Amino acid sequence: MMSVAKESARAKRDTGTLGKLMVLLDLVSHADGPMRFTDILEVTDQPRGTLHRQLSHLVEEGLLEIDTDGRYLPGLRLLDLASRSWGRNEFRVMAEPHLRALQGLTGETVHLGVLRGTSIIYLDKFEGQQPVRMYSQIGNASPVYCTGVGKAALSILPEVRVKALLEDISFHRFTANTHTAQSLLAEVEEIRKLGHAFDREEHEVGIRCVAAPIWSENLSLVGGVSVTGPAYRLTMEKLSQWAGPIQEAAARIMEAMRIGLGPRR
Amino acid sequence: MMSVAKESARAKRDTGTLGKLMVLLDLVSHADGPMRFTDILEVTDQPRGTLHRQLSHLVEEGLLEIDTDGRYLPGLRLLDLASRSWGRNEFRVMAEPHLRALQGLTGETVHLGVLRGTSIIYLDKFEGQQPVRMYSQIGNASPVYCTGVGKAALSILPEVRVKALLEDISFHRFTANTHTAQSLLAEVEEIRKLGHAFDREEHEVGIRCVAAPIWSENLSLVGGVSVTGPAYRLTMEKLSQWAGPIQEAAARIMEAMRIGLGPRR
DNA sequence: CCCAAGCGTTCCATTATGTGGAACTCAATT
DNA sequence: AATTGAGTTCCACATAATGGAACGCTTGGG
Repeated sequence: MMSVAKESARAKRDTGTLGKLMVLLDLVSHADGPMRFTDILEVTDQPRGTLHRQLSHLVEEGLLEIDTDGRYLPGLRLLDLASRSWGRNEFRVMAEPHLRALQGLTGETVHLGVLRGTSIIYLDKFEGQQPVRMYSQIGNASPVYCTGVGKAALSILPEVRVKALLEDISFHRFTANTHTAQSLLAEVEEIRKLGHAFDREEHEVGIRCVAAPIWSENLSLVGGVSVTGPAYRLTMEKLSQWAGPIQEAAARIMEAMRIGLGPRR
Repeated sequence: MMSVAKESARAKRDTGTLGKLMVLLDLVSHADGPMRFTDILEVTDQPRGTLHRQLSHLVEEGLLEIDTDGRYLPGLRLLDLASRSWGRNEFRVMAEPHLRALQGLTGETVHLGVLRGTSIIYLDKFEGQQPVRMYSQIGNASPVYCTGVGKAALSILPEVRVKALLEDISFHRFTANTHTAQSLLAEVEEIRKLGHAFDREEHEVGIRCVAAPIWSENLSLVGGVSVTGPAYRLTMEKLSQWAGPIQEAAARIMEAMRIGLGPRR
């Protein structure tokens, strides 16, 4: 019965029960605040009994929690699991000293990110001591098309993969400078030649950055390192001056991991 | 068939498929390094086909990843999920300024932790600028019985709950000073009177700490704040001097959350 | 060069598990 | 007291997980 006609371009394999639960976990995790049972019910459009049991199981495992008003929140068990994933991440560990050095050199915030799907996940961050602070957190996933690290990462991928990736993205216009599919493709070509990428207030007004790509030879790892800060302090000129040091830091990180030894692309 | 004779004291409710997958996730996350298929197979003692599908589903959802040698690692999706759980945690947010102040006052590392089951999960940490660094990470779960925050938390729970909790613990002797069930119960009684707890190198040789409990009136939240550092710098005398400020910080955090307004216990 | 062993993957009949409609409880409201 | 809304429990049924077996692929002897 129920023949499956629709075949999505990037057919997501079915993970059965787990897949359904992950949808809920994502929903609650990414919500702006605690969600009531009914809130979840109307979004997911499932029978009440089913939803109730699913949530109960997630709570039972500590992946979700219920506050005193009976609303659902992400659970702390996630923190425990994630801290292991983070603590042992080889890329992050190898990069750490170089990130510190870069932070010391520039005095601004340094990020390490890795490409996962159509997002950049930030693996580490070293903040400057300057009073102005930006919202940015380790573990956060940001769209690839409006971050320096994201664009740097794209510049490493072969064009076919970039185009395939763009298919899966819905472009949201965060600022007046945010890229569209066309303009992004053009800039990535540019970045490929330059060896580094700028974020000219494309994600958040008043925030600029420079980034350099980091990749393994077989492209199993693609990411980058960036220096970020407020536009009033980080003129484009200053950013350009830092492009060299950042590319050098990226090179040292790749060397430390003994990857990317071949010539560029 | 297969009648269930054994009824554990604290019967863990069955979470079906999810429960089985979480066992795997825990196993891989808490392992010392990447695990091969066969490693997992012999620990979990499941049919190969079953295990293979379970792992595939976890990988498909990004909860696990496979390295180039085909070994399993915790996945970065966990980081994304956890960062939300952390970023929005009300307790952590309310406590932050007070933790910073305490860090400034003492110059040593300040931790915020919360009781979850028989563990303390560290929600936040502010490091001193001193050169000696300790291994400790946000999100890490440590046993209640050998951390300052853990013992402080226990001192808030009614004795019956403490005893029930001890039932579920298997005491591991980390150092010569690590507590046993008996000595722990006795010290908790002491802490109840004092209002603060010490860790006298009970978890790690050379590391001491002072902690004060934080709790909500209905005990839906039980945790604490601590100041930790190397024994050579933190004499017991110095720790005692800080007990006051730490208890005051804890009081201010509770006030900020409008909890624990009633008299102690 | 061929065989065996180790490791991982796929298949499919069987069975455990999740599903969802409906009935039920408990508060808050009218 | 009746009504509505929110959450929970129940159970016949449908679906997804199970696990034994067979299948590939690589590695290393003999």
